[in-house]
Amino acid sequence: MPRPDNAFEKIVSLSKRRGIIFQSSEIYGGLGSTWDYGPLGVELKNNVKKAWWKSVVYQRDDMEGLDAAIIMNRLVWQYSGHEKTFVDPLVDCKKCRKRFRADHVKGDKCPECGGELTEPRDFNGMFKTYVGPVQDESGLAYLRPETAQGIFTNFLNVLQSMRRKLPFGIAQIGKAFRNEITPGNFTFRTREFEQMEIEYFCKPPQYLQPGEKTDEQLHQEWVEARYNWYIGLGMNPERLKKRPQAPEELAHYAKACVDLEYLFPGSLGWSELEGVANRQDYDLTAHSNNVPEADLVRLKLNRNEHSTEKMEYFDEAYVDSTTGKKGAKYIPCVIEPSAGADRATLAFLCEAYHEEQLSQPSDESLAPLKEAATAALKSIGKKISEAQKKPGSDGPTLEQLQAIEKSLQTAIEKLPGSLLETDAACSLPGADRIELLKKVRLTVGKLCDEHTRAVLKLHPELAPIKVAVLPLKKNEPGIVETAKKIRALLQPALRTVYDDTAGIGKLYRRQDEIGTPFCVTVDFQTLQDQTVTLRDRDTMGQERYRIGELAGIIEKRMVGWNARQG
RNA sequence: GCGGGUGUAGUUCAGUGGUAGAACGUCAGCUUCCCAAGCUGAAUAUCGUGGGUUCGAGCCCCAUCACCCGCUCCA
Repeated sequence: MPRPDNAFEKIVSLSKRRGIIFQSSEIYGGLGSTWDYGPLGVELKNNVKKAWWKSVVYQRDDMEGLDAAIIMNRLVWQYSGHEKTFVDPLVDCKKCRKRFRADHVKGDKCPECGGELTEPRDFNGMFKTYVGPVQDESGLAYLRPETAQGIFTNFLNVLQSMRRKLPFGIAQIGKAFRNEITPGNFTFRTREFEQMEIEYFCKPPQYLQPGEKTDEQLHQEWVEARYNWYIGLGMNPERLKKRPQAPEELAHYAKACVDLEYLFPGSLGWSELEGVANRQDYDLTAHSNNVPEADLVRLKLNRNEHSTEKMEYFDEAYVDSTTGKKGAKYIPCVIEPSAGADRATLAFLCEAYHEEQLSQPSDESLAPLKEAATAALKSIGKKISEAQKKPGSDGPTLEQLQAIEKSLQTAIEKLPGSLLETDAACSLPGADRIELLKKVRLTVGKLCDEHTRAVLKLHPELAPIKVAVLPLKKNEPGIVETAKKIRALLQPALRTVYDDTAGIGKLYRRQDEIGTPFCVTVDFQTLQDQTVTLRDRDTMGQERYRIGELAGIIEKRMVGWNARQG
């Protein structure tokens, strides 16, 4: 039972219970679609961001980092196009589905087809604020709706200060803010979110020299690199796909875009984690002065009246194939791999969530469960025949009833090894409206407490805590003292905790639930020969090592993690 | 934005107008040499919030907020 159907709910409550994610402003009733990362959540998300930065900045020689301001000159958003499409109230025609600015429409009929219009509403509005003490139009500013523009506006700064040649890229992690219409699905869509964005600058096709990669090749390489990043951190390839956008989905300036989608549990299903877009020279041109008319027309841009710069690159290597003339000046093209840090964190959390049955209940403790299940199945059978006679009446649909009946029946037959399947059958859609099933759920829930574990099989690089040092007995001073020493010994290199507030079994379960990959247990033998056991989270297997070699062994296992998953 | 559902302890849930409960979790002590054992004790809820009906409201009514599901919309 790697991932139950109701995994999403379970992850939400686990997150709360274990300090991963809390609802924001909870004591005041919360605020729609805003969430806080708790002590373990911040470690997890930081690890996701660190892994990304390492992969796209440190492990390549063609990338630089950046951290631009959230509040920027308003003109940035005017020329990026966001002010026009993000801020003004818009109305939609219900008939021809065209969209207009509310202040451009006279009356309440569609100017094109005369159809009925919706009420004016803010689409994806940017958050407004005022810079300076006086709240008037002159101080109006926006919280950035994307981090990308901070990269574009710094293109020349980075180019010059870091002495870069095309192709190269700039990476940035930071908060962005959007007044979405329909937030929801836990941390998947929120008004305040964190992006991990790259703008990768490359030569327009007409300036390529023999042997150089085209924008299309580079785009493809980025899609692969980003896909492999997720897989390398433990994502199942069956739940991650590359989805090229259809031509009609693309923004008018985009040449291509491939979404990386993850199969979330529950109703969220296949949803976007990241988009890798080929944006051509649109963005840098938009922020440039003195752009030739032909380019403005080609990109459907207005002339930039405010920028002091032209976002140009001088290409020394260029040789004109007909004239032999060397050198060229042009505005580079852009490949944009744009990922969500919160979405990635949520996806890794979903991917990691597992439930396992570790032991089997006795026949007598199963008896009440079987009894309750028999009664429930009888009741479901009755409801099914009622639903067949009288379709469309209240309660679960016929399909839901049949699905529940089938799952419950097969689960019961496979007992005692199928506690989790039985539990899952009781949480299928519609199940909460079958009275007798509640008793089954209660009974099986109790058995699950005793015989199953929840475990986050996070990649060790992402795990909030890498090692837990546990004393086998807490009332043996020698053991406790040694365990505390080991924690201090490992902590400098690996996030390590000490815990002695329960029996060893419960201590292991706690660490399983938060995804700690390694547990070091100090026992009586330790006092004799300075060896401890090292427990593996996923296999629950244990091996004995000398204290001095622990750090090296754990390091080696972390590095070898990917091979082992293979 | 529209429709439906839910909101009671940290979590999952019971409680159909008359003294707020259970299980798990948490904490303290005892016990225990390896996978949620046991024993003893403890803390934890102005029943999402605000108003109303009533002698009396967790329960009925209204409003509001949040979350979930389904549409709609969106990068």
